[in-house]
Amino acid sequence: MMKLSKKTDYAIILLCHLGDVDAPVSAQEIAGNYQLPQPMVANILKQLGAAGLIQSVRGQNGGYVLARNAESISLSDIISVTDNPFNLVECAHDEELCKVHQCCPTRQPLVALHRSIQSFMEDMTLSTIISESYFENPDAGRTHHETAHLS
Amino acid sequence: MMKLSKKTDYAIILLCHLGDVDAPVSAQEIAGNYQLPQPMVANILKQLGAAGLIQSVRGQNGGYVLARNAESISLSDIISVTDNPFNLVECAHDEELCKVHQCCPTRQPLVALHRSIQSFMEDMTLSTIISESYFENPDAGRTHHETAHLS
DNA sequence: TTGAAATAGTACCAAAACAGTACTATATTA
DNA sequence: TAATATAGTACTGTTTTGGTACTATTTCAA
Repeated sequence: MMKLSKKTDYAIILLCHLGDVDAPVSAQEIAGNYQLPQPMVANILKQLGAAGLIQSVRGQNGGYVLARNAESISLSDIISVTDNPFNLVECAHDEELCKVHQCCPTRQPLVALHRSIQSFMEDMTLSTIISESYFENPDAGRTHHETAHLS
Repeated sequence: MMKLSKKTDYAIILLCHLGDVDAPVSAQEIAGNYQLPQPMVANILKQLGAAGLIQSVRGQNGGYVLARNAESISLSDIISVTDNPFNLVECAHDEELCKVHQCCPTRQPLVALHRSIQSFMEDMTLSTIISESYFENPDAGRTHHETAHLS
């Protein structure tokens, strides 16, 4: 429970990479670079493209680039694409869903937790993630990365 | 992803109830009271008992009472029992798991998110939950509740 | 002009997690 | 001693997750 899905995990890695490069990068290139399953990477990139976070360039020498600058892409945006919008509890978004019934004892505090996480994820932008990763891992820039397999 | 499990949802409701009452309450009583599936409730109570959050009284007129006061039971404690300890990312608890590899770009910011959620859940005690639920729902104290079915 | 290398869009599948049930044993009390 | 509890654990069906595969389309370059 409350674990980040691999899809989201991978998506963050992919976007970090795109945020570091200007020319279009292909799915194969990224998959090879981070030792991630190529078909998964391709699918996630398609999804991110469909959602408008990245832009695709088709044809040979094609690939993907960020569709907007890294400051304007939040962790919340990413998770919304790869895992549906964050919803710790169902009634967090739709207050009516709860108001109709007599309210259960758990709603108030759980919605508070939900909002706290939500706002954290909105404040955490891709550019923050990238710069923090540089801080911890100044060895970036090399062509081959190993990833800590999350989730 | 990142949704509270029904088990945790129910556990919070059960504990809120026990926190409001002094005499032992049986699984059947709570299940009927909140319209929750009796076997699930029974299982969750067993688990909470085994974990030491509540104390059981066996035999006729038996049931469960809180094992410690509501101030000392945190949301984090509850989730640890019903969903294993919270772990947004695997490397959050075991730093070695990541240090061994060259660090991936996502670790630092995700661990920050993890810690933020974790500390929120540690500060949120059962007594807070109970008092907040009273605030929103002053009609408590009646014998029958409807719950907003979360998850 | 044609073949290689991309993305686009889906559909599919196996394994794990979740939600819920069931059964046997033991304890307590009226 | 029967009724009503908990204790422990095993089982099952459904959903989600992680990952693959296939067909179509676009683009570039030899």
